[in-house]
Amino acid sequence: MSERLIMHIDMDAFFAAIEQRDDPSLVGKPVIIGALPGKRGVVSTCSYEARVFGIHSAMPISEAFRRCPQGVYLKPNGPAIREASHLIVETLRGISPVVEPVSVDEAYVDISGLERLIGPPDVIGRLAKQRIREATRLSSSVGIGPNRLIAKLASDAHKPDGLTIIRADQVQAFLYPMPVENMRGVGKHSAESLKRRGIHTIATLRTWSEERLIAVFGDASGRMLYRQARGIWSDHVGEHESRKSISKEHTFNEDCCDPETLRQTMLELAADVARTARREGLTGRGIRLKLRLDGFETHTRSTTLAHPTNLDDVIFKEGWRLYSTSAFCSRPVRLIGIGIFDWSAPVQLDLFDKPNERKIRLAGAKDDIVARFGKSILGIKKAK
DNA sequence: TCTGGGGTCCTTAATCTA
DNA sequence: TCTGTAGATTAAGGACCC
Repeated sequence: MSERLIMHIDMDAFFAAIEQRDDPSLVGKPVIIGALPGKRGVVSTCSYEARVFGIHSAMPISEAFRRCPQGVYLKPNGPAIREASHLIVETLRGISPVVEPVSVDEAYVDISGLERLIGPPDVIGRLAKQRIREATRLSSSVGIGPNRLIAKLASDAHKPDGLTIIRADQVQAFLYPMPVENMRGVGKHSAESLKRRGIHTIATLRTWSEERLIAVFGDASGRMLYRQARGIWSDHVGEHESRKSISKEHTFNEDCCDPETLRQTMLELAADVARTARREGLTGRGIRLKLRLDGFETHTRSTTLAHPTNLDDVIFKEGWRLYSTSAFCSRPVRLIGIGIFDWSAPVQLDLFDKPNERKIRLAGAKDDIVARFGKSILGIKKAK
């Protein structure tokens, strides 16, 4: 079998680059996309001119403004972003039929076997970059490797406008000097935990056995670290998995103590969740409330309904019940959010009126069924 | 410095059930 | 019918990603 080749495309400073493209007066200026100064929020992305000031994504907007008051601060331009994103995916589909968008500005493409049709990986990579530039007037960074992990790290290696190709026999040399925080699933918390144990680079991580990593970091994380240190990762590119939840949340500009404002906000959020769910033809049994209080203290409360729903008032009522029966309902609220999840059908139950003789099978909550059939049944068992 | 919004996945503990 | 137990399910919290 021929070598697997996965290409990862990552757009350069995507939201900011769109603004600079559409308004030439912004070219060469620090452009910061995210919340507006004076409001609560963070930087979503920023132009390379803004990065000179030490600004980066996820930085509080107040801090960004302190560092660069002369910057141009804008909210993301949703329609322009979606349009460019669509063009990028269509362009990539013109190169390979196997394209997996992972976000608005990133995609994986399986280019295995295209070498005979198009040329070696560097020719394929340059072609992708060139066609994306022609379609969108935007620059991208491309990485090509034997699997998704290596392709993604390769696209990160030379930004902006980079093209990096890592062949299977170059993977070790590519990975070894990297800091542990470059790995998937290793954020601030895990990186600190690894460093406390003397693991700063992937080369050191590689010296740990799988058993030892599992013992320290748990089953899933331990296995993942072990595999990543060896450059082992999925090379499957396919359709994006269907979504598992729908949620909406709102952060108040000042912590909210007014129950009526909270109620009204939750009503609007619930309506928004319900609208999205109906549009996508989804109904959920799980309702989850999210609260963020003063001091950034975050709590969730969830419940399972007897029947799946996508109705505004059902979502709101359950959300409000979770809130008003929680221990937090008298505290100032920074953020409130509500969501639905669990698209599974109600549990199937068998009803018996004689021992071992099934009378009827139906779907629903056990309590509802007992209430409906009462004493006329002998027992209920979960359907096999 | 003071931290959005919309998601996914993992871990742990409590509870339910076969 | 009672009881102990293993496995499944539910709920909550947290890390992480884009």
